[in-house]
Amino acid sequence: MARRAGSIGSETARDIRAAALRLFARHGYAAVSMRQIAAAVGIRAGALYNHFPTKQDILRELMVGHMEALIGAWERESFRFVDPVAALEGFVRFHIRYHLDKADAVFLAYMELRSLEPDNFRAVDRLRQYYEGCLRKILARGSADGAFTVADVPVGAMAIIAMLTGLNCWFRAGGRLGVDAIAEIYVRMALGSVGARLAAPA
Amino acid sequence: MARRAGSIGSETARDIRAAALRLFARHGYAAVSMRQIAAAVGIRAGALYNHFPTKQDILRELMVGHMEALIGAWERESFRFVDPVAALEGFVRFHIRYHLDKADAVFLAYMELRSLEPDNFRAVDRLRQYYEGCLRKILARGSADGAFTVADVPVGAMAIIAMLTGLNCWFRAGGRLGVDAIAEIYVRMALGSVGARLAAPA
Amino acid sequence: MARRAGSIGSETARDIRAAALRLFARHGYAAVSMRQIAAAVGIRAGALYNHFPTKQDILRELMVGHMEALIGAWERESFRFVDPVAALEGFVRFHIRYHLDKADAVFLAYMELRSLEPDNFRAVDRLRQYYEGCLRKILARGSADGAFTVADVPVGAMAIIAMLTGLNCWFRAGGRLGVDAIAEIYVRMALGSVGARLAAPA
Amino acid sequence: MARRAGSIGSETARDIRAAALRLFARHGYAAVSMRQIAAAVGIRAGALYNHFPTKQDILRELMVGHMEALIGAWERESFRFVDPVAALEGFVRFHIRYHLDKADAVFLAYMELRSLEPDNFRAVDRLRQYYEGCLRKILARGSADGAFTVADVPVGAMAIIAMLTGLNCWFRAGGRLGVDAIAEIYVRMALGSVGARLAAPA
DNA sequence: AATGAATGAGGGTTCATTCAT
DNA sequence: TATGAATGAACCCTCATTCAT
Repeated sequence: MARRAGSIGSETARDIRAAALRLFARHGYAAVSMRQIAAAVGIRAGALYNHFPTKQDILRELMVGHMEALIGAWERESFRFVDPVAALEGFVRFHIRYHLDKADAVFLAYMELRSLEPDNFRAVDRLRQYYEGCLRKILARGSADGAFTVADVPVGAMAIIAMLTGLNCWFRAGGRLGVDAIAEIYVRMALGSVGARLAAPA
Repeated sequence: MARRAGSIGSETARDIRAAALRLFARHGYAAVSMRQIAAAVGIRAGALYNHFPTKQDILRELMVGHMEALIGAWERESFRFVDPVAALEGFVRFHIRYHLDKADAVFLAYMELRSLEPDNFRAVDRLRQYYEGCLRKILARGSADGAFTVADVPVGAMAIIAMLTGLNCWFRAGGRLGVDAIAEIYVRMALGSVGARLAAPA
Repeated sequence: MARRAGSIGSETARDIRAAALRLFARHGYAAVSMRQIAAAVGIRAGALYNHFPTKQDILRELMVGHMEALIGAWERESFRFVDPVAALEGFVRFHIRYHLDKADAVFLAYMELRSLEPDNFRAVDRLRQYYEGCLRKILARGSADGAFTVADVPVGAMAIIAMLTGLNCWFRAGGRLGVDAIAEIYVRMALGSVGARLAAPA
Repeated sequence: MARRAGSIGSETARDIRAAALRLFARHGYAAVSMRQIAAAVGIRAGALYNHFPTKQDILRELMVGHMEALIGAWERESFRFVDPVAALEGFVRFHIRYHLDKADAVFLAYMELRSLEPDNFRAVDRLRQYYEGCLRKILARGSADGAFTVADVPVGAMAIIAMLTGLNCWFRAGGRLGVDAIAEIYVRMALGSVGARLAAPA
């Protein structure tokens, strides 16, 4: 009936985020109830509202948080790549690694855009476009210096991102191929799709 | 209070399918109520049950119907392609054209697998795998005769299908590029991704 | 689980109105739950929504309906009174009789104005002002022809209406005095309060 | 997280009383939450329970406190009136002045009797009857010495009190008439209602 | 084949209250 | 004395579904 000994708000909030992420990714935002989230955390539904004002706010926080983390992570990596071919290779490996690592968040970010209320949608969409812009910049640079043959940079970027992200739909850890092997395959396919190929290791 | 003048059962069922498809695709299965579907058709919720035993049955029928139609359509086309390169090109053009044509059904088929009850999921999944098998066969043939350089046929097939299907997420008729122009771009990218390229038109 | 044999919508709606009126009047709008109303009618809470879109709509309908009925009833009576003294006497008797007859609706109309959402409040308030206007007209006429001594017609009308309506707070049928006896007392007090008195019966 | 700098228990309790009074009067007891009260005071809901054991206790304290203060104030005035006409005039002026001064408490005392639990109701009701008895005594005295013509003293007392208290429903400071002007009107009406009139000022 | 009235479960959210801190 | 995290009950309302009509 009251605070349980040892309960700490920030930890509960973290647990709620984690439980909601997992459940939303598996069953979809609309199909998950606040009671289910609470049960996964080990509290009652009402207590969720000490940490998040509404269910929609949980979703927003998860999606915005994911996109910001994704962009931040890429920006910490991208500075290393000058050569467009290396940059595309780096982007593919980064994207696959990150997306398999945070499979639930990625899945959510692609599947539940429609569950966001207009304002939240705009915020997330802006971030998503920014991330896609990172790939477009690489393609544009490679296109300009002749490394890539890209008929259309925006279309090419969407095609490659879709190809990579599709991984999340079927990849399961412990399957026939490991992450590295799969990343290798995708690097070759992505480079091939823009008319380039991996530089032979020196 | 009874049958509406001029109503014919099969027409109502068709209207229900169409309305449900549209609504499920836009808002998600879980987020659409039987009342919404009924309202879109112009009847009351109770009348839906004269045509479909449950909401889940509407979903199943839509998804199975879509996959069967998709496979049927491809099989009517595929016999024409002997050469793997031509076959891949044909597959890409077919998939894009079909998917943009039936955008809602495609979207549903990819998004709502998780909303299917186990039996229905298995039925739809079997069909989906069959369709993916069609592309795998092309890649395998091209790989065998040296036309393609594919590190892993199943992975390659998934990558290409994801790339193509991703189109549905962002393509809007009337945009900067038409369907044919986009298909052209994707043909080149898909071929490139497996180390091939369009044969110069004779 | 479905419609019960013999259930008729209009009858259920009437029962809901009656039950809600009784409960709102006794416990207050905010303190009455939809489940309580449903239980009083003998149905489940969800079924209420086949008849009224929201709880607020029940309240609005009760209050608007009451005010319209009240005004309608007075207008069917008032034409009979030419003489202001007789009109005031008629008004007092009418108001008391009507208010004791429909004690719950009257109580609601005076107590739950604050529970109405803005639009609904305006609608009810307009009707209430119209009714008060009926008494103001009587006072004004009597004031003009010297029958009454009224320092301020609007204030006088409010004072008399409050006096009469206050009856509802304490009058209980079967008490020491019957309705007619009480009406007689109030007629004298109301007339006295505007400096008039009952004409001696001829 | 603990006592706020400079906070003094009795001040907080007073603030709570004031905030609850205001909110209860405006929205009704049932429609006001402990969180709203706490927010109005600038503390959290839990802290209210350091000052009042339950929400009901706040209401009881407000209502009992108001009735006791009202009775105390009248008793400090009433001794001055020997003559019944002057006493009734004094009562009217006192009641109006006091009620407009403490409009929220008065409103609460008349509106929320039904929100009191049985024991608390009895306590408040006893006080209310005592206060009404003060007016009854005046009417009885005036009736006995021929100053008033009252058909029924208890009914007359209720009628006059309702008339006066009704003021609270519509009077707004700053309106067309000031408190004194209105009190003047009500004095005349109240005296008239019992067949008396203001003595001409000597 | 359609309606309209019902159910029982459950939705998101708020409530008064408790209690470790 | 105040906070913030929790409870369990209840809130209004919507759900898929049923069935008399």
